[in-house]
Amino acid sequence: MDVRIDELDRKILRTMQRDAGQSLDEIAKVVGSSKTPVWNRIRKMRDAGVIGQQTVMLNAEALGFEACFFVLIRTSEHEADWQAKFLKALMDRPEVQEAHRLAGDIDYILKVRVQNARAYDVFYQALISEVRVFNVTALLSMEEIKSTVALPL
Amino acid sequence: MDVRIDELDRKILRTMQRDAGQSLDEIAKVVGSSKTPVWNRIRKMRDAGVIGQQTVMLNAEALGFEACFFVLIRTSEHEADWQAKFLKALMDRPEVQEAHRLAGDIDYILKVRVQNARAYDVFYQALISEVRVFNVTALLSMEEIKSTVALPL
DNA sequence: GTTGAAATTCCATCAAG
DNA sequence: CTTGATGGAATTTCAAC
Repeated sequence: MDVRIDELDRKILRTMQRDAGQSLDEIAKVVGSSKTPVWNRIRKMRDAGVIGQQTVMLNAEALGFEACFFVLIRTSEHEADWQAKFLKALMDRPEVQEAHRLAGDIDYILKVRVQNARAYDVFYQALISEVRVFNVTALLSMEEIKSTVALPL
Repeated sequence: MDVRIDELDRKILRTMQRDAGQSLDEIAKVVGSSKTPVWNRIRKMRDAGVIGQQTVMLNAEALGFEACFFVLIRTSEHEADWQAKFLKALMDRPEVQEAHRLAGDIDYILKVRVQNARAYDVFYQALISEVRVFNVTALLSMEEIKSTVALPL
């Protein structure tokens, strides 16, 4: 899983991040190389797990997901089985797009994407009925200013 | 930009979210239809902006991006030109992967992906020297529990 | 909506310089 | 590394049902 990534690799990744639908020929042209080495590098990085899933960015609002919450969670319980249960609850819920364990006094942050505020409440009630949490603060997004998965390579 | 999305469209989107690299034939088989109608629907949704950019998920840690911060920002300035300047600063910085304007006492939340804590500090110093902000809290991610762009269709 | 066929392009590989 | 060639797929379009 440990690979050397050189400047050409980085160029390839940058290009693929921008548009993964391009043909090999196009990618090769953009990065200033040719098909064969580019293809070999892509395969190597795929095998090494550097390049993962290929996906499409969907327009959340056009599809009826008009509400996005960032949820700050404090808990007093830090035992292993509580954590396992909590993690499972997060993994099982598709409306949780991101979940991070934090350093500091806030223990977790979630990004939750739902149709509306009501749907968030349903999610919230279900979550706190499943696992004990000490304190929950929900931040409601009014406007998505920027959203990208691209790394600043 | 306003399109009717039926159950078949949703199935197509779900399939493409999971793996955008599949062939049309495969997608058609998975959703229980055939090539032509699936292709027509994909094109329609692309034109309507429902389907956006096609991209790849990269392994951030393997590429040296080991630090991820959620940044909570309070500001006292709400004039139009301050906001324009602030937005531009966010758009111009590739380490800002997400930026949302919030309801409530916290005005903005950012997700910032950088190589390490030092790189975050460079970002932070640059940002506050460009625009005035009243209060900034940085939450450091210790562990990315979940990360997906898939909508729960 | 479906199936099937067409031209074109692309993928993935391999040989050769 | 490069170019060039290849067989097999996939894309995109179209006609016909």
